[in-house]
Amino acid sequence: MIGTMARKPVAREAVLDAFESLLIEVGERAATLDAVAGRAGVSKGGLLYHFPNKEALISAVLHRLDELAREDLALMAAAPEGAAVYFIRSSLWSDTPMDRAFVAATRLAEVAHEEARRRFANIQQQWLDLLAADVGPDMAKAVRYMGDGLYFNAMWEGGPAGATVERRADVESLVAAVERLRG
Amino acid sequence: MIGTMARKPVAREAVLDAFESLLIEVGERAATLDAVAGRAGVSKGGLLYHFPNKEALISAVLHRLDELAREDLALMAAAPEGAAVYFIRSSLWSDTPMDRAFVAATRLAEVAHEEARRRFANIQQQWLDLLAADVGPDMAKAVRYMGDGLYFNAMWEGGPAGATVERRADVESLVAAVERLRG
DNA sequence: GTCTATACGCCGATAGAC
DNA sequence: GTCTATCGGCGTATAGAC
Repeated sequence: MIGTMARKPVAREAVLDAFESLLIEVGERAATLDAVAGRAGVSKGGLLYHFPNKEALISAVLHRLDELAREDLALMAAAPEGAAVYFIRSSLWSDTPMDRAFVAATRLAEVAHEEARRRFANIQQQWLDLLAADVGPDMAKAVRYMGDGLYFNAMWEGGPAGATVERRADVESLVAAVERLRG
Repeated sequence: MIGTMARKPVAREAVLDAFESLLIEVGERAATLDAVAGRAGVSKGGLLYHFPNKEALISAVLHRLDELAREDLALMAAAPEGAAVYFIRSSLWSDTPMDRAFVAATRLAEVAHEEARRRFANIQQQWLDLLAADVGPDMAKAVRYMGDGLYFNAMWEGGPAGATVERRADVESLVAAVERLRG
């Protein structure tokens, strides 16, 4: 029967997107229920119908991250250029759904949210495993730390818009470094 | 005349240390004036005598960082093992005064505190300059990102106590990678 | 499903006693 | 220099109308 499948309410998705955007742009502290409701175009009461409290909102963001990370890990494992080069290139913040979910979760980890930190460590471990299969366990660490450094630095420049040209050149420097380490 | 030089009040220093510790341990949001006063063993009113508002507290932390960073940059420039190796080794969070000031400032940068981000970018640029003089401008980026990645990851494990043994091994992996990049 | 109104606590900051 | 008392504002959450 057409139309009987559970469609997610639009408002709910809008709220979640708004929360994600605000986490990215202004951090967890300023991503208040008021601000989220305002950006999503609903009232605070409306927001709290879909997400009974702020924790529920956070859980939804982390759940979204898990799904996107699973897809991304599959792509990384199958990348023809190798996991290491794929990883470095994807560490350039390009505003994909995965990037957005990742950075949003980072904001939560920053304020010592335990569950966010757990999910994070989990994903990073899986990255490391794929890198180790590509360049060996020792150099895998070097590659992962390079990617992490790239990512975290980009986050502080106000998003993908900030210093894109310079950072793109940095990525090529890192790819070159990876090639040298591999050889 | 002995005793006429301005000695910093002990309480003031205790408050500043407490603020720094709480920033490191629980992040900016939970480092409230109440929490800081409690940890420092003074009342909120007592705290606000030394620092008229929270911004003053933040400024003091950033000022402390600048002084310690200046000293550290001098050591890095003169390091016999070379700036790159010195940099990687010092990126292991070892709870020095410099490390503490740095991580505390990071917490402020995380919540989009503009002045904190400026100081940060400034210090990182100086690191990069020293690295470039050691290993060339291109590889300097790779080294700096490795150090950054190491640092940021360590920050999420609740401080220098977390996973120290494993991380120490990581540092040696990175140093090995640097040596290969240099050669 | 979405709104308004409101309760309640916590945070930053002021006033003023000691 | 350090304290207590207190205020205004904001953030989360609840109650209940529509």
